[in-house]
Amino acid sequence: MFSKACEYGIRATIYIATQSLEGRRVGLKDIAKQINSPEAFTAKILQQLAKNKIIHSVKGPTGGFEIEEVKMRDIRLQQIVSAIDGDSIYIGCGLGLKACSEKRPCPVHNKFKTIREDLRKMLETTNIYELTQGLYLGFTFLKS
Amino acid sequence: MFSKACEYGIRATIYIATQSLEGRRVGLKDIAKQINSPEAFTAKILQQLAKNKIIHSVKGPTGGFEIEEVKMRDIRLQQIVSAIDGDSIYIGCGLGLKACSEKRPCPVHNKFKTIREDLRKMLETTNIYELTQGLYLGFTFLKS
DNA sequence: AAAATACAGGACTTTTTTGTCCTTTATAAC
DNA sequence: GTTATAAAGGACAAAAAAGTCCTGTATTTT
Repeated sequence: MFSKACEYGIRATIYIATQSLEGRRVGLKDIAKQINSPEAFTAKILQQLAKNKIIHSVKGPTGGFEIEEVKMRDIRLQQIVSAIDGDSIYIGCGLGLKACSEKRPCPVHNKFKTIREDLRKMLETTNIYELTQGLYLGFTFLKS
Repeated sequence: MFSKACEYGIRATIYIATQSLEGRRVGLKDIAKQINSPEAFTAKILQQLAKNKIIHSVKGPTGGFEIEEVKMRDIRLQQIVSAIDGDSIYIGCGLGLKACSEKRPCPVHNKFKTIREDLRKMLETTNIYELTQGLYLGFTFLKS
């Protein structure tokens, strides 16, 4: 569904958010360890997320990554996915046809329509804050 | 969503089915032209589909690919997707976690649940025959 | 100011996916 | 039986995705 980069990106963002809620800024090493991702590759993805203003990065000693609590409620899954994978997952044609549209649909267009639409809505309405809550309460997990 | 190979595979299968309904067995060249796909690569995919008994291939002059009309109504999109991409799209975790399950869910597990379930159902219930009908009537398209 | 820390960024490697080409094998037509 | 045709299959090439490594830069601490 999503690329590996995007999966790591979502996992990292959620982890950073949970830690920011506790007042902790977190470093790359900690993040990679906590979400079970390759460190150097994760660094690239965090860079991308920082450029897209999804997370905030601070250089130097005591530096690391963080997300303001106010922003957590505004940042949607869609923004992360869009920044890393683009929007073809919830916008593009199921059979990869560029010319596929409502007026000129591919054979599976209508079959995929509601699914893609539901996916788009979910990604656009889910914010990072709500995803931290289950983790905080120990109901959900980011590892393995 | 799907790999390029899978997209071509679905498109090819639908095209072959429409032609089989007209009593025409179709060759690789024709298929690749009609679905706008790279010929040699398409050959590999057709080979895979034939091995998986999704399409039937005939060698030699007047040979080509075909699907029995009876089988068209039994073959589901799921079988094509499964044969080419595996079932991780509608089975696996949205964040790529192997250990993600109902008892130990990832933070997006429940958000993705109905979407993945709807996708699975759609793929399992959609047969090839019904996908040929729009094409036959000129309501749907496989090209570009 | 110097040293240490931690992210940014560029160059590079590996693996997977996508795609090609050429030889072999089966079969239909003559 | 010979020839022509079309799929099967193996080896290879290109491109994209995944992942690493090293140097530079900002910032904090001493």
